[in-house]
Amino acid sequence: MALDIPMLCLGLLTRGEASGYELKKALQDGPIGQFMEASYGSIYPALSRLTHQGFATCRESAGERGHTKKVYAVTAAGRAAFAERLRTVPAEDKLRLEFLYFLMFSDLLGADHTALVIDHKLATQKAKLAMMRSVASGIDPPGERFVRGYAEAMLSTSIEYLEAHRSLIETAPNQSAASQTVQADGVQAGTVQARTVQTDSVHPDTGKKAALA
Amino acid sequence: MALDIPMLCLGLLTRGEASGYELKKALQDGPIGQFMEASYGSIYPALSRLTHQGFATCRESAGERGHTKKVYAVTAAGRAAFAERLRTVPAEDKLRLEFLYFLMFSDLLGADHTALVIDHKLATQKAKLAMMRSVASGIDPPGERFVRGYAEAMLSTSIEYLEAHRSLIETAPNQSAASQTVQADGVQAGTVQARTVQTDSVHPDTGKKAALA
DNA sequence: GCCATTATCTATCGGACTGATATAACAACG
DNA sequence: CGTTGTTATATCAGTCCGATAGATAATGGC
Repeated sequence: MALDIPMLCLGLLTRGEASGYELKKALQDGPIGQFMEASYGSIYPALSRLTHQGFATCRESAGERGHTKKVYAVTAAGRAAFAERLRTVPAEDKLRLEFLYFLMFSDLLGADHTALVIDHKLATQKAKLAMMRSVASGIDPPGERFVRGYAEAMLSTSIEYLEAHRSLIETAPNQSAASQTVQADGVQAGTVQARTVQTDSVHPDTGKKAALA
Repeated sequence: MALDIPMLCLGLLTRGEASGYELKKALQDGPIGQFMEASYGSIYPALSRLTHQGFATCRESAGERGHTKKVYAVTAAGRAAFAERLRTVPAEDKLRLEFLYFLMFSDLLGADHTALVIDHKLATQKAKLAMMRSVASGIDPPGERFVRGYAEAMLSTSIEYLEAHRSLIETAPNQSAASQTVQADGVQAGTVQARTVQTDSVHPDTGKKAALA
């Protein structure tokens, strides 16, 4: 794997020491979480592995609420290892946008539920956008400013698109999803049978595999 | 899980019968693959599970090259189960954009490698955009047209942003990444120590947890 | 004053999923 | 006539997620 969870943590530690809990919170609530994630179940083992490898050191410290926490800091070897990994080509984007898959089937969803799905997506994306803007500061490195700008551009485009085109899949007149489904099986049984999932229609034009990435 | 691989396959089968290999190819090369993925290691078990559950039927057929393939088709129960799942709220977007993480550390990357990373990203995204446009057809359902439009808007924005702002992280004058790294550890040891990964700076302003999503 | 909720903090584990690999048959290329 | 590429199914080690557990203490409601 090009950049696994240990390396992700190592990079974050480069910006300053932190505990496992703090790393998770930074990913969950901060801008980086918009495009990188990790669970406790991988962060804690990663930190202990990094320590055993000599890429990080661990120090006990008093937590904010009378609790002891383990604060990790990157070592010289850790910085070198991270820089080494950065010298490779990043892996392909990996995304899983369930709401888009849902909207693909807007005809099965019904106008009501389609609207609900879009409303929900708009609400969370507007919240994310607000968060992104609230943490803006003039003092952070150019790389972070660039990345934040990218994320804001993507969020803005998403919101604009959803608001501008939602009517295309909400206005369609349709019966309840349930009755339509039952009926559909009978009707389509003969009609759709001939059609296959379009694997073929992809590469005749572009030449095989041109699309991949 | 809201929409696991079996349900993903079931939805695809709704559009027409297919073999495991064809489903994989459709995801790999087609527009849906832009936001949903699945490996052979999950597709084949999924199809056999769906069949045992009565959500799909399996039929042997002559493959294009004298090979026998197993063609799966959705049943009435399968359609109902899929429609049922669609009636829930889709899970949050899950994305892993390694190239953004790399660019966050453009100061460690060096201008050359930063440029290489951006060039690579631009090339694959332009290829994807071209693919998206090549498969456009007037006859597909509104949901699919909507989703394709969304994907095109996002890709266009990404390409435009990268081209418009890449100079911000490519022009910075810097020594080789290696020498900077070694040096950095010595220099920053005392300076950065005080600073923590910004978990705190997130919610003082917005109120806690406003950002999540 | 008391109890439910929430936040901080570390840790583990079942199960899902990926990525790589094995196998096999045939086409096309040079 | 070997090598590479495509079609096709299948398995498996290892990674990672999501849920859960357990402990402490501040907050807030009533």
